[in-house]
Amino acid sequence: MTQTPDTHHEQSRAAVRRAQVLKAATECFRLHGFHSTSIVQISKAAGMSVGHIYHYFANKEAIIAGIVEQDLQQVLMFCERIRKNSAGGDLIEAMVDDLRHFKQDMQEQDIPLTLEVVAEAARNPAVAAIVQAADQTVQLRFRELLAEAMQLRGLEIDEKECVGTLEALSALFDGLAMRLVRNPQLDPETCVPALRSLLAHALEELATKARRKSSAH
Amino acid sequence: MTQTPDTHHEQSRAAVRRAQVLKAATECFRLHGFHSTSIVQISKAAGMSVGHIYHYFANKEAIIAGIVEQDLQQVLMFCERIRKNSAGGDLIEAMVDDLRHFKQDMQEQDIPLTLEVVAEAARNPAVAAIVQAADQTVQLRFRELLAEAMQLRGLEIDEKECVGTLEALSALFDGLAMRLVRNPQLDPETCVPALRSLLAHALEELATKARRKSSAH
DNA sequence: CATTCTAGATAGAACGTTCATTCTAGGCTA
DNA sequence: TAGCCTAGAATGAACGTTCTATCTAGAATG
Repeated sequence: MTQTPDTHHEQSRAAVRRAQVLKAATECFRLHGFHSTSIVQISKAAGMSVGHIYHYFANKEAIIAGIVEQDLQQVLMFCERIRKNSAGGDLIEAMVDDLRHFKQDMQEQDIPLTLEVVAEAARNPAVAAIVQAADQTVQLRFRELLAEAMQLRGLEIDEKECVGTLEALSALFDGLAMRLVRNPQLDPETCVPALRSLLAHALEELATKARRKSSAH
Repeated sequence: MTQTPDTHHEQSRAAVRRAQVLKAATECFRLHGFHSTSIVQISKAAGMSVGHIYHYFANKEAIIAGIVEQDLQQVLMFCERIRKNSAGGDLIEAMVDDLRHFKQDMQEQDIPLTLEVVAEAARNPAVAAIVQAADQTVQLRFRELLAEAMQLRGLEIDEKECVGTLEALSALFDGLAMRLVRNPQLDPETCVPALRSLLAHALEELATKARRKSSAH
Protein backbone atom coordinates (compact mmCIF):
# COMPACT_ATOMS: atom_id res chain seq x y z
CA MET A 1 0.00 0.00 0.00
CA THR A 2 2.91 2.34 0.62
CA GLN A 3 5.02 1.40 -2.37
CA THR A 4 2.56 0.88 -5.15
CA PRO A 5 0.69 4.19 -4.90
CA ASP A 6 3.99 6.06 -4.55
CA THR A 7 5.49 4.52 -7.61
CA HIS A 8 2.22 4.82 -9.40
CA HIS A 9 1.94 8.46 -8.49
CA GLU A 10 5.45 9.20 -9.63
CA GLN A 11 4.94 7.32 -12.85
CA SER A 12 1.72 9.09 -13.38
CA ARG A 13 3.34 12.45 -12.71
CA ALA A 14 6.12 11.68 -15.18
CA ALA A 15 3.64 10.32 -17.68
CA VAL A 16 1.57 13.49 -17.45
CA ARG A 17 4.61 15.65 -18.05
CA ARG A 18 5.75 13.52 -20.96
CA ALA A 19 2.31 13.74 -22.50
CA GLN A 20 2.32 17.49 -21.93
CA VAL A 21 5.57 17.83 -23.84
CA LEU A 22 4.42 15.56 -26.64
CA LYS A 23 1.19 17.47 -27.05
CA ALA A 24 2.94 20.81 -27.20
CA ALA A 25 5.59 19.45 -29.55
CA THR A 26 2.93 18.00 -31.82
CA GLU A 27 1.38 21.42 -32.17
CA CYS A 28 4.71 23.11 -32.84
CA PHE A 29 5.84 20.47 -35.31
CA ARG A 30 2.58 20.77 -37.19
CA LEU A 31 3.10 24.46 -37.60
CA HIS A 32 6.83 24.62 -38.26
CA GLY A 33 8.13 21.11 -38.87
CA PHE A 34 10.65 19.20 -36.81
CA HIS A 35 13.72 21.19 -37.62
CA SER A 36 12.27 24.65 -37.51
CA THR A 37 10.88 24.11 -34.04
CA SER A 38 13.13 24.95 -31.13
CA ILE A 39 13.14 23.48 -27.65
CA VAL A 40 12.32 26.94 -26.32
CA GLN A 41 9.22 27.03 -28.49
CA ILE A 42 8.12 23.65 -27.23
CA SER A 43 8.82 24.61 -23.64
CA LYS A 44 6.69 27.72 -23.97
CA ALA A 45 3.87 25.81 -25.64
CA ALA A 46 4.01 23.21 -22.88
CA GLY A 47 4.25 25.78 -20.12
CA MET A 48 7.40 24.16 -18.86
CA SER A 49 11.02 25.21 -18.62
CA VAL A 50 13.70 23.99 -20.99
CA GLY A 51 15.50 22.10 -18.25
CA HIS A 52 12.25 20.47 -17.27
CA ILE A 53 11.80 19.06 -20.73
CA TYR A 54 15.30 17.65 -20.74
CA HIS A 55 14.46 15.88 -17.54
CA TYR A 56 12.05 13.67 -19.45
CA PHE A 57 13.59 13.56 -22.91
CA ALA A 58 17.24 12.91 -23.65
CA ASN A 59 17.19 15.25 -26.62
CA LYS A 60 15.08 16.62 -29.41
CA GLU A 61 15.26 13.40 -31.39
CA ALA A 62 13.65 11.56 -28.51
CA ILE A 63 10.73 13.95 -28.64
CA ILE A 64 10.38 13.34 -32.36
CA ALA A 65 10.51 9.60 -31.79
CA GLY A 66 7.86 9.90 -29.11
CA ILE A 67 5.57 11.74 -31.47
CA VAL A 68 6.04 9.26 -34.26
CA GLU A 69 5.14 6.44 -31.89
CA GLN A 70 2.11 8.38 -30.74
CA ASP A 71 1.08 8.67 -34.39
CA LEU A 72 1.12 4.91 -34.75
CA GLN A 73 -1.47 4.58 -32.01
CA GLN A 74 -3.76 6.80 -34.02
CA VAL A 75 -3.45 4.70 -37.16
CA LEU A 76 -4.10 1.54 -35.18
CA MET A 77 -7.25 3.11 -33.81
CA PHE A 78 -8.25 3.84 -37.38
CA CYS A 79 -7.83 0.13 -38.14
CA GLU A 80 -9.85 -0.85 -35.13
CA ARG A 81 -12.63 1.52 -36.12
CA ILE A 82 -12.87 -0.03 -39.56
CA ARG A 83 -12.76 -3.50 -38.09
CA LYS A 84 -15.70 -2.81 -35.84
CA ASN A 85 -17.75 -1.02 -38.46
CA SER A 86 -17.18 -3.74 -41.00
CA ALA A 87 -18.30 -6.45 -38.57
CA GLY A 88 -21.61 -6.53 -40.39
CA GLY A 89 -19.76 -7.60 -43.50
CA ASP A 90 -19.56 -4.58 -45.73
CA LEU A 91 -15.88 -3.77 -45.74
CA ILE A 92 -16.14 -1.28 -48.56
CA GLU A 93 -18.76 0.82 -46.85
CA ALA A 94 -16.82 0.74 -43.60
CA MET A 95 -13.66 1.92 -45.32
CA VAL A 96 -15.37 4.58 -47.37
CA ASP A 97 -17.30 5.87 -44.40
CA ASP A 98 -14.18 5.99 -42.37
CA LEU A 99 -12.49 7.70 -45.25
CA ARG A 100 -14.69 10.69 -44.49
CA HIS A 101 -13.79 10.53 -40.83
CA PHE A 102 -10.16 10.06 -41.73
CA LYS A 103 -10.17 12.97 -44.12
CA GLN A 104 -11.77 15.28 -41.65
CA ASP A 105 -9.13 14.43 -39.07
CA MET A 106 -6.54 14.79 -41.72
CA GLN A 107 -7.65 18.01 -43.25
CA GLU A 108 -8.05 19.74 -39.97
CA GLN A 109 -4.81 18.93 -38.31
CA ASP A 110 -2.85 15.87 -39.12
CA ILE A 111 -1.74 16.21 -42.70
CA PRO A 112 1.30 18.39 -42.15
CA LEU A 113 2.53 16.20 -39.33
CA THR A 114 2.00 12.98 -41.26
CA LEU A 115 3.92 14.33 -44.22
CA GLU A 116 6.62 15.63 -41.94
CA VAL A 117 6.98 12.23 -40.30
CA VAL A 118 7.25 10.34 -43.58
CA ALA A 119 9.62 12.90 -45.06
CA GLU A 120 11.77 12.61 -41.98
CA ALA A 121 11.63 8.83 -42.15
CA ALA A 122 12.97 9.03 -45.69
CA ARG A 123 16.32 10.21 -44.35
CA ASN A 124 16.44 9.65 -40.58
CA PRO A 125 17.06 5.97 -39.78
CA ALA A 126 15.73 6.23 -36.22
CA VAL A 127 12.42 7.64 -37.39
CA ALA A 128 12.38 5.26 -40.35
CA ALA A 129 12.65 2.28 -38.01
CA ILE A 130 9.61 3.38 -36.01
CA VAL A 131 7.57 4.19 -39.08
CA GLN A 132 8.41 0.88 -40.73
CA ALA A 133 7.62 -1.18 -37.66
CA ALA A 134 4.31 0.67 -37.33
CA ASP A 135 3.52 0.00 -40.96
CA GLN A 136 4.09 -3.71 -40.59
CA THR A 137 1.62 -3.79 -37.73
CA VAL A 138 -0.93 -1.84 -39.74
CA GLN A 139 -0.51 -3.92 -42.87
CA LEU A 140 -0.90 -7.09 -40.85
CA ARG A 141 -4.12 -5.78 -39.37
CA PHE A 142 -5.44 -4.99 -42.81
CA ARG A 143 -4.56 -8.42 -44.12
CA GLU A 144 -6.47 -9.93 -41.21
CA LEU A 145 -9.36 -7.63 -41.98
CA LEU A 146 -9.38 -8.76 -45.59
CA ALA A 147 -9.15 -12.40 -44.62
CA GLU A 148 -12.11 -11.96 -42.29
CA ALA A 149 -14.18 -10.25 -44.95
CA MET A 150 -13.39 -13.06 -47.37
CA GLN A 151 -14.24 -15.71 -44.84
CA LEU A 152 -17.63 -14.13 -44.37
CA ARG A 153 -18.20 -14.86 -48.02
CA GLY A 154 -16.96 -18.39 -47.56
CA LEU A 155 -13.72 -17.65 -49.38
CA GLU A 156 -10.16 -18.25 -48.43
CA ILE A 157 -7.26 -16.11 -49.58
CA ASP A 158 -3.53 -16.50 -49.54
CA GLU A 159 -2.01 -13.58 -47.71
CA LYS A 160 0.67 -13.20 -50.33
CA GLU A 161 -1.94 -12.81 -53.01
CA CYS A 162 -3.21 -9.58 -51.58
CA VAL A 163 0.05 -7.79 -50.81
CA GLY A 164 0.10 -5.92 -54.11
CA THR A 165 -3.52 -4.85 -53.80
CA LEU A 166 -3.05 -3.83 -50.21
CA GLU A 167 -0.05 -1.74 -51.12
CA ALA A 168 -1.98 -0.01 -53.85
CA LEU A 169 -4.89 0.74 -51.54
CA SER A 170 -2.51 2.01 -48.87
CA ALA A 171 -0.90 4.24 -51.45
CA LEU A 172 -4.35 5.58 -52.24
CA PHE A 173 -4.94 6.54 -48.62
CA ASP A 174 -1.50 7.99 -48.05
CA GLY A 175 -1.67 9.80 -51.34
CA LEU A 176 -4.83 11.63 -50.34
CA ALA A 177 -2.84 13.59 -47.78
CA MET A 178 -0.46 14.73 -50.48
CA ARG A 179 -3.30 15.60 -52.84
CA LEU A 180 -4.92 17.83 -50.25
CA VAL A 181 -1.68 19.77 -50.02
CA ARG A 182 -1.15 19.98 -53.76
CA ASN A 183 -4.75 20.95 -54.39
CA PRO A 184 -6.27 22.56 -51.30
CA GLN A 185 -9.38 23.59 -53.21
CA LEU A 186 -10.25 19.96 -53.58
CA ASP A 187 -13.39 19.04 -51.72
CA PRO A 188 -12.70 15.54 -50.42
CA GLU A 189 -16.28 14.58 -51.19
CA THR A 190 -15.53 15.07 -54.87
CA CYS A 191 -13.43 11.99 -55.06
CA VAL A 192 -15.35 9.78 -52.70
CA PRO A 193 -17.28 8.12 -55.55
CA ALA A 194 -14.07 7.42 -57.43
CA LEU A 195 -12.44 6.06 -54.28
CA ARG A 196 -15.42 3.88 -53.52
CA SER A 197 -15.33 2.53 -57.03
CA LEU A 198 -11.62 1.76 -56.85
CA LEU A 199 -11.96 0.09 -53.46
CA ALA A 200 -14.87 -2.00 -54.63
CA HIS A 201 -13.00 -3.06 -57.74
CA ALA A 202 -9.89 -4.04 -55.79
CA LEU A 203 -11.85 -6.10 -53.29
CA GLU A 204 -13.92 -7.71 -56.02
CA GLU A 205 -10.75 -8.73 -57.77
CA LEU A 206 -9.36 -10.23 -54.60
CA ALA A 207 -12.57 -12.18 -54.15
CA THR A 208 -12.17 -13.55 -57.65
CA LYS A 209 -8.64 -14.71 -56.87
CA ALA A 210 -9.85 -16.26 -53.64
CA ARG A 211 -12.55 -18.14 -55.48
CA ARG A 212 -10.00 -19.54 -57.90
CA LYS A 213 -7.79 -20.46 -54.99
CA SER A 214 -10.46 -22.35 -53.14
CA SER A 215 -11.64 -24.16 -56.26
CA ALA A 216 -8.03 -25.14 -57.01
CA HIS A 217 -7.76 -26.66 -53.55
CA MET B 1 27.58 40.83 -82.57
CA THR B 2 29.17 42.84 -79.81
CA GLN B 3 26.18 43.14 -77.51
CA THR B 4 24.33 39.89 -77.84
CA PRO B 5 27.22 37.52 -77.16
CA ASP B 6 28.30 39.64 -74.22
CA THR B 7 24.95 39.65 -72.58
CA HIS B 8 24.46 36.07 -73.52
CA HIS B 9 27.78 35.12 -72.06
CA GLU B 10 27.10 36.89 -68.83
CA GLN B 11 23.63 35.39 -68.57
CA SER B 12 25.03 32.03 -69.36
CA ARG B 13 27.67 32.40 -66.70
CA ALA B 14 25.07 33.36 -64.13
CA ALA B 15 22.79 30.57 -65.28
CA VAL B 16 25.57 28.04 -64.91
CA ARG B 17 26.31 29.20 -61.39
CA ARG B 18 22.64 29.18 -60.45
CA ALA B 19 22.31 25.65 -61.77
CA GLN B 20 25.43 24.66 -59.90
CA VAL B 21 23.94 25.89 -56.65
CA LEU B 22 20.59 24.24 -57.32
CA LYS B 23 22.22 20.94 -58.12
CA ALA B 24 24.33 20.98 -54.98
CA ALA B 25 21.37 22.10 -52.88
CA THR B 26 19.22 19.32 -54.32
CA GLU B 27 21.75 16.78 -53.17
CA CYS B 28 22.03 18.29 -49.72
CA PHE B 29 18.28 18.64 -49.29
CA ARG B 30 17.78 15.04 -50.32
CA LEU B 31 20.16 13.90 -47.62
CA HIS B 32 19.25 16.23 -44.80
CA GLY B 33 16.07 18.09 -45.67
CA PHE B 34 15.60 21.80 -46.14
CA HIS B 35 16.05 22.93 -42.60
CA SER B 36 18.92 20.71 -41.62
CA THR B 37 20.99 21.84 -44.55
CA SER B 38 23.19 24.88 -44.02
CA ILE B 39 24.39 27.37 -46.58
CA VAL B 40 27.94 26.33 -45.75
CA GLN B 41 27.07 22.74 -46.66
CA ILE B 42 25.58 23.84 -49.95
CA SER B 43 28.55 26.06 -50.70
CA LYS B 44 30.95 23.18 -50.13
CA ALA B 45 28.88 20.81 -52.24
CA ALA B 46 28.77 23.40 -55.02
CA GLY B 47 32.47 24.26 -54.75
CA MET B 48 31.58 27.90 -54.28
CA SER B 49 31.95 30.34 -51.43
CA VAL B 50 29.06 31.40 -49.23
CA GLY B 51 29.20 34.98 -50.50
CA HIS B 52 29.16 33.68 -54.03
CA ILE B 53 25.90 31.85 -53.45
CA TYR B 54 24.31 34.95 -51.96
CA HIS B 55 25.26 36.78 -55.12
CA TYR B 56 22.74 34.66 -57.01
CA PHE B 57 20.15 33.89 -54.37
CA ALA B 58 18.61 36.41 -52.02
CA ASN B 59 18.37 33.87 -49.22
CA LYS B 60 17.88 30.22 -48.42
CA GLU B 61 14.17 30.38 -49.19
CA ALA B 62 14.97 31.46 -52.73
CA ILE B 63 17.08 28.36 -53.18
CA ILE B 64 14.25 26.19 -51.91
CA ALA B 65 11.84 27.94 -54.28
CA GLY B 66 14.25 27.37 -57.15
CA ILE B 67 14.40 23.68 -56.41
CA VAL B 68 10.66 23.32 -56.15
CA GLU B 69 10.27 24.99 -59.51
CA GLN B 70 12.91 22.71 -60.95
CA ASP B 71 10.90 19.77 -59.66
CA LEU B 72 7.87 20.93 -61.60
CA GLN B 73 9.81 20.69 -64.83
CA GLN B 74 10.48 17.06 -64.07
CA VAL B 75 6.83 16.24 -63.48
CA LEU B 76 5.88 17.99 -66.71
CA MET B 77 8.42 15.87 -68.55
CA PHE B 78 6.76 12.85 -67.01
CA CYS B 79 3.45 14.03 -68.47
CA GLU B 80 5.00 14.59 -71.86
CA ARG B 81 6.54 11.12 -71.83
CA ILE B 82 3.18 9.55 -71.15
CA ARG B 83 1.55 11.67 -73.79
CA LYS B 84 3.99 10.55 -76.44
CA ASN B 85 3.91 6.90 -75.47
CA SER B 86 0.15 6.84 -75.40
CA ALA B 87 -0.10 8.35 -78.87
CA GLY B 88 -0.84 4.87 -80.18
CA GLY B 89 -3.95 4.87 -78.05
CA ASP B 90 -3.20 2.67 -75.09
CA LEU B 91 -3.16 5.10 -72.23
CA ILE B 92 -3.11 2.43 -69.56
CA GLU B 93 -0.05 0.71 -70.91
CA ALA B 94 1.71 4.05 -71.29
CA MET B 95 0.98 4.96 -67.71
CA VAL B 96 1.90 1.60 -66.29
CA ASP B 97 5.08 1.44 -68.31
CA ASP B 98 6.01 4.86 -67.18
CA LEU B 99 5.14 3.85 -63.67
CA ARG B 100 8.17 1.60 -63.78
CA HIS B 101 10.32 4.41 -65.10
CA PHE B 102 8.84 6.74 -62.57
CA LYS B 103 9.44 4.36 -59.72
CA GLN B 104 13.03 3.80 -60.67
CA ASP B 105 13.64 7.54 -60.71
CA MET B 106 11.77 7.82 -57.50
CA GLN B 107 13.34 4.99 -55.63
CA GLU B 108 16.85 5.96 -56.50
CA GLN B 109 16.81 9.57 -55.61
CA ASP B 110 13.71 11.64 -55.76
CA ILE B 111 11.45 10.29 -53.06
CA PRO B 112 12.95 12.09 -50.09
CA LEU B 113 12.98 15.38 -51.94
CA THR B 114 9.42 15.02 -53.17
CA LEU B 115 8.18 14.28 -49.68
CA GLU B 116 10.21 17.12 -48.30
CA VAL B 117 8.72 19.51 -50.83
CA VAL B 118 5.13 18.51 -50.10
CA ALA B 119 5.70 18.52 -46.35
CA GLU B 120 7.18 21.98 -46.65
CA ALA B 121 4.28 23.11 -48.82
CA ALA B 122 1.91 22.01 -46.07
CA ARG B 123 3.14 24.85 -43.88
CA ASN B 124 5.18 27.27 -45.98
CA PRO B 125 2.90 29.49 -48.10
CA ALA B 126 5.62 30.43 -50.58
CA VAL B 127 6.41 26.82 -51.36
CA ALA B 128 2.72 25.95 -51.28
CA ALA B 129 2.01 28.52 -53.98
CA ILE B 130 4.59 27.03 -56.32
CA VAL B 131 3.49 23.46 -55.65
CA GLN B 132 -0.16 24.31 -56.18
CA ALA B 133 0.45 26.20 -59.39
CA ALA B 134 2.53 23.29 -60.66
CA ASP B 135 -0.21 20.86 -59.75
CA GLN B 136 -2.81 22.80 -61.68
CA THR B 137 -0.63 22.62 -64.76
CA VAL B 138 -0.11 18.92 -64.33
CA GLN B 139 -3.76 18.17 -63.69
CA LEU B 140 -4.73 20.14 -66.75
CA ARG B 141 -2.34 18.12 -68.85
CA PHE B 142 -3.79 14.91 -67.54
CA ARG B 143 -7.29 16.03 -68.28
CA GLU B 144 -6.23 16.79 -71.83
CA LEU B 145 -4.59 13.41 -72.02
CA LEU B 146 -7.78 11.72 -70.89
CA ALA B 147 -9.88 13.73 -73.31
CA GLU B 148 -7.56 12.71 -76.16
CA ALA B 149 -7.73 9.06 -75.20
CA MET B 150 -11.51 9.24 -75.08
CA GLN B 151 -11.69 11.00 -78.40
CA LEU B 152 -9.69 8.20 -79.98
CA ARG B 153 -12.53 5.94 -78.95
CA GLY B 154 -15.03 8.38 -80.38
CA LEU B 155 -16.16 9.49 -76.94
CA GLU B 156 -16.52 12.87 -75.42
CA ILE B 157 -16.15 13.60 -71.74
CA ASP B 158 -17.00 16.50 -69.52
CA GLU B 159 -13.87 17.67 -67.76
CA LYS B 160 -15.72 18.03 -64.52
CA GLU B 161 -16.77 14.43 -64.66
CA CYS B 162 -13.25 13.16 -64.36
CA VAL B 163 -11.93 15.40 -61.59
CA GLY B 164 -12.69 12.88 -58.86
CA THR B 165 -11.14 10.00 -60.76
CA LEU B 166 -8.12 12.04 -61.66
CA GLU B 167 -7.61 13.02 -58.04
CA ALA B 168 -7.82 9.41 -56.96
CA LEU B 169 -5.30 8.33 -59.57
CA SER B 170 -2.99 11.17 -58.63
CA ALA B 171 -3.27 10.09 -55.01
CA LEU B 172 -2.26 6.62 -56.11
CA PHE B 173 0.90 7.93 -57.75
CA ASP B 174 1.80 10.30 -54.95
CA GLY B 175 1.03 7.64 -52.38
CA LEU B 176 3.53 5.25 -53.91
CA ALA B 177 6.34 7.48 -52.76
CA MET B 178 5.05 7.30 -49.23
CA ARG B 179 4.60 3.55 -49.41
CA LEU B 180 8.19 3.04 -50.47
CA VAL B 181 9.29 4.89 -47.36
CA ARG B 182 6.94 3.07 -45.05
CA ASN B 183 7.78 -0.30 -46.53
CA PRO B 184 11.23 -0.22 -48.15
CA GLN B 185 11.23 -3.97 -48.63
CA LEU B 186 8.42 -3.56 -51.10
CA ASP B 187 9.44 -4.49 -54.59
CA PRO B 188 7.58 -2.02 -56.80
CA GLU B 189 6.93 -4.78 -59.29
CA THR B 190 4.77 -6.51 -56.71
CA CYS B 191 2.02 -3.98 -56.96
CA VAL B 192 2.22 -3.26 -60.68
CA PRO B 193 -0.57 -5.75 -61.46
CA ALA B 194 -2.81 -4.19 -58.84
CA LEU B 195 -2.01 -0.72 -60.11
CA ARG B 196 -2.67 -1.72 -63.69
CA SER B 197 -5.98 -3.17 -62.66
CA LEU B 198 -7.00 -0.05 -60.77
CA LEU B 199 -5.94 2.21 -63.63
CA ALA B 200 -7.84 0.12 -66.14
CA HIS B 201 -10.94 0.10 -63.99
CA ALA B 202 -10.86 3.87 -63.48
CA LEU B 203 -10.45 4.56 -67.18
CA GLU B 204 -13.11 2.05 -68.11
CA GLU B 205 -15.50 3.74 -65.75
CA LEU B 206 -14.75 7.12 -67.27
CA ALA B 207 -15.41 5.68 -70.70
CA THR B 208 -18.80 4.48 -69.50
CA LYS B 209 -19.66 7.93 -68.23
CA ALA B 210 -18.51 9.42 -71.51
CA ARG B 211 -20.70 7.06 -73.45
CA ARG B 212 -23.71 8.09 -71.42
CA LYS B 213 -22.81 11.69 -71.92
CA SER B 214 -22.58 11.43 -75.69
CA SER B 215 -25.79 9.43 -75.97
CA ALA B 216 -27.54 12.04 -73.85
CA HIS B 217 -26.41 14.72 -76.29
C1' DC C 1 47.07 46.63 -80.53
C1' DA C 2 48.09 47.93 -75.82
C1' DT C 3 46.02 50.05 -72.08
C1' DT C 4 42.64 51.48 -68.98
C1' DC C 5 38.28 51.03 -67.01
C1' DT C 6 34.35 48.89 -64.99
C1' DA C 7 30.98 45.87 -63.52
C1' DG C 8 30.17 41.65 -62.19
C1' DA C 9 32.35 37.35 -59.98
C1' DT C 10 34.33 35.35 -56.09
C1' DA C 11 36.27 34.52 -51.53
C1' DG C 12 36.17 34.49 -46.85
C1' DA C 13 36.06 36.97 -42.53
C1' DA C 14 32.78 39.22 -39.44
C1' DC C 15 28.32 39.81 -37.08
C1' DG C 16 24.56 39.09 -34.39
C1' DT C 17 21.32 35.65 -33.43
C1' DT C 18 19.54 31.37 -32.20
C1' DC C 19 20.08 26.79 -31.23
C1' DA C 20 20.53 22.27 -28.37
C1' DT C 21 22.30 20.99 -24.43
C1' DT C 22 24.33 21.34 -19.70
C1' DC C 23 24.76 23.21 -15.27
C1' DT C 24 23.49 25.07 -10.88
C1' DA C 25 20.50 25.93 -7.52
C1' DG C 26 16.21 26.23 -5.25
C1' DG C 27 11.56 23.89 -4.31
C1' DC C 28 8.26 20.29 -3.35
C1' DT C 29 6.53 15.79 -1.85
C1' DA C 30 6.42 11.74 0.55
C1' DT D 1 15.47 14.50 5.22
C1' DA D 2 16.16 12.34 0.70
C1' DG D 3 15.16 12.36 -3.88
C1' DC D 4 12.84 13.82 -7.66
C1' DC D 5 10.89 18.16 -9.82
C1' DT D 6 11.43 22.52 -11.83
C1' DA D 7 13.42 26.81 -13.36
C1' DG D 8 16.37 29.54 -15.80
C1' DA D 9 21.00 31.13 -16.58
C1' DA D 10 25.31 29.67 -18.86
C1' DT D 11 27.83 27.72 -22.74
C1' DG D 12 29.72 26.83 -26.95
C1' DA D 13 28.69 25.73 -31.47
C1' DA D 14 26.33 26.63 -35.70
C1' DC D 15 23.47 29.25 -38.32
C1' DG D 16 21.89 32.84 -41.97
C1' DT D 17 23.22 36.89 -43.60
C1' DT D 18 26.18 40.90 -44.54
C1' DC D 19 30.36 43.19 -45.48
C1' DT D 20 34.76 44.10 -47.41
C1' DA D 21 38.23 43.20 -50.42
C1' DT D 22 40.36 41.11 -54.37
C1' DC D 23 40.11 39.43 -58.83
C1' DT D 24 38.86 38.79 -63.65
C1' DA D 25 36.89 39.23 -68.26
C1' DG D 26 35.77 41.89 -71.59
C1' DA D 27 34.38 46.98 -73.38
C1' DA D 28 36.09 51.29 -74.28
C1' DT D 29 39.71 54.21 -75.54
C1' DG D 30 43.54 56.07 -77.85
